Amino acid sequence: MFRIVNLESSHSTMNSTAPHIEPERPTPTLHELNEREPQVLLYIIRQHVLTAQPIGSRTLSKITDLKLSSASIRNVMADLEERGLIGHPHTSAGRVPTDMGYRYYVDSMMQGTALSQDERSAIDAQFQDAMPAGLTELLRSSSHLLSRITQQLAVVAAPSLSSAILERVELVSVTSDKLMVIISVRSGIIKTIILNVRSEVKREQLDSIASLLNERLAGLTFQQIRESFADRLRDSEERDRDIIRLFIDSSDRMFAETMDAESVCIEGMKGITRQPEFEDADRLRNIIELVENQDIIVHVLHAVNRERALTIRIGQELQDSKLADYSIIAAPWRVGQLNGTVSIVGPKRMDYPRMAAIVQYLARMIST
Amino acid sequence: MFRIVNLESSHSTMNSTAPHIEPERPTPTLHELNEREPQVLLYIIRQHVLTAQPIGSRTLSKITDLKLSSASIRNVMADLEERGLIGHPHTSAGRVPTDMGYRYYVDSMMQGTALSQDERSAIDAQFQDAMPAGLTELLRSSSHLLSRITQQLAVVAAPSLSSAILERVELVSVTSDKLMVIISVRSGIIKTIILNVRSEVKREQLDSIASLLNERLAGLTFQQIRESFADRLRDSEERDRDIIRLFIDSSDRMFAETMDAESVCIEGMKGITRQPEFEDADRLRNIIELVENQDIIVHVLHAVNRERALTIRIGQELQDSKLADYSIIAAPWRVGQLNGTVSIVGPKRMDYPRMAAIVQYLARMIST
DNA sequence: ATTAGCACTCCGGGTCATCGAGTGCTACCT
DNA sequence: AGGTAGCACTCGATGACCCGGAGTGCTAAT
Repeated sequence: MFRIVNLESSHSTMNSTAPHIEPERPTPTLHELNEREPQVLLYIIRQHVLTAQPIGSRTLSKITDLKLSSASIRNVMADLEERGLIGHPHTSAGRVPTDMGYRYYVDSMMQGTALSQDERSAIDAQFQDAMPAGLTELLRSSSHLLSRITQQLAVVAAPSLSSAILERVELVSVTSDKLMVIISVRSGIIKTIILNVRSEVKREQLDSIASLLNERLAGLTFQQIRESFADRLRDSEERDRDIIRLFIDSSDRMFAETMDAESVCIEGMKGITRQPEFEDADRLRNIIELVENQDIIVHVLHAVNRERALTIRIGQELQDSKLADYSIIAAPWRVGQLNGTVSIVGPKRMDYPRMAAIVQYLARMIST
Repeated sequence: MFRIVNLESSHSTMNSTAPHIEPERPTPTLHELNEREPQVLLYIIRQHVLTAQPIGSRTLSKITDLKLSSASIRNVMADLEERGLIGHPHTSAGRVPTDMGYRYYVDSMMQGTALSQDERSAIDAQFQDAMPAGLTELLRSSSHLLSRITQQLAVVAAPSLSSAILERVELVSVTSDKLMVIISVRSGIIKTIILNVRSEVKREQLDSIASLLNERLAGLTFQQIRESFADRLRDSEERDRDIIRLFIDSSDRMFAETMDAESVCIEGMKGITRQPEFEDADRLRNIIELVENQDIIVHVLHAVNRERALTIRIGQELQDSKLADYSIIAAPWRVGQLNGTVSIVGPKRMDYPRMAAIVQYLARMIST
């Protein structure tokens, strides 16, 4: 066992069981590394996260309590580099973790971390205030909060409605040629849609259609409704014929997967640009593009979203050249039948344990 | 009279009537300048807008058809500088228009410009497609379009509802504890609000309250309603007492100035950062802040908005240090009782005539 | 009034030397 | 045999320096 000095964050243990078998494999498992290698890797990552700079053997030997000379550390480093866990930007620079290095760290060395009391209570406080408002408000303020405490880009995806369950439909005629459809979902979300009608529909007729819709559709998921909308209303009364037609034509819009407003909300550009990696104008432009052109992130989140658990994707793993320098941490939340994702996007050099804990905790809080 | 060669945009005349009176004034009027000064100023501005670089006397004497040597031009330049219309970044650099220079140009030398046929039809085309959707959609797509064709930041402010006229109110109970208020405004906008109630309200009761509200409030402006809401409902029936109370408490929210969603929509960061002034990382950070922290721009727009006409504000005139390097061009639009603003924000070095024409034209198109 | 000429200023880019941090290797120590 | 000291080497960052070009301001000549 060892302790860490000169590195303030001390939450994290290491499982370093060692007998090393089969030395040649692209992705080394823990067992292929000797006892010292993971330790050095860990120090490199920690220090690099802190300083944003390549770490040399000398500084490492001074900073750690491994009681090793810089020369020995250089040897270990050479091994780590051979395994692809670290690299150097140029010949005479210090070492920097590679994507694989971070991946190894996240998989094998990062134990769950408790949030500091401060952070926990900061989040709790926010939730006290924001609670009264609706879900969408809650999500918006969550992303605000998240970006502020992590200093990363916070991305909160609006709930997907595919497995939402319809509670009730109401129809209201708002003007002579506009009809409002109010769709309420089983855990409190309300969605409204305007339909254009040819001529004003009488209230009695609306009521009868509404009760017909409720009778046939209530309790079904949006997906089911979309698939069988026309079938379920086939035998409607003659006099409502053309209105029913209108509903059938608009059903995809009414029961679409996503909410009407923007389906995602990205915040925190200001904060993230304070990080040292964004001294460079090109990186800034890069971020600007990511934020303005939300599709890139949305697309990735969609892929990540399938695993219904805390997920970390690092650099190239994101499969997108524009995101190659970033990592994302995403966690799912679920309120009733609704589920969405809360996540952060930031430079690969991030404090994974802390960030993961924050994202996770926030996701749990939303799910209440 | 003179013609311009070597400068492609040729739309613009100049009124150069000359007898100069009272030479000492902070803001020189046209008459204080001799015949040649405005010409040179014009060339400097044109060329600077084109190249983004300081303009020297030599290049100017070659480019223009003024038939003047560089030395003569230097003399004119010295005069212009004395008047505060141009300046140099450092001793041996060319000249750059100052805020006052641009102002003078905009006020006295810039004649209204016709849009090129291409641009006009590009805008028209967009409007053909976007029309069917609602007003908010229209605004959103307008800002998209505007940012694309101007390559500046496009800012479209949502309509202010202060002079909106209430058409009708509808009340619907969506769940047992939630009540939806649907407020429709005289020219097609619909706003919805959710109120939390203690226990479900019966439909008959809702209907009677709704008709009471309509009776008392329809036809009034939002402002009037806000001011006298409580008064107008003072003598309501006893059994509705607590619900009316709820309405009175929520009236400010229901009849607020702004729409519920974001009250402004800023787009085009990607485009504007292509401009040469944004090579610099600090300028990029500046833009990021402006976009993320919308208040700055909103605040300025609010001030500009009061003049109900095309308005151009340049640099310091915007009275905000964060905007000191930018100009904004704003034009009001009006649909029925609703009015809002469409505008662009960009570096002071912009093609004012063209930009003004585009903004103006777009505002007119929206007002239909 | 215009212009040619000239001295001067300043920026930007290139070269060069230097410094410091870091590596990789070898030889040496225990 | 693992650890370490030492050393040569590499590379980037920094700063000094120079030089050319673009531009100005002034003066004197046209």
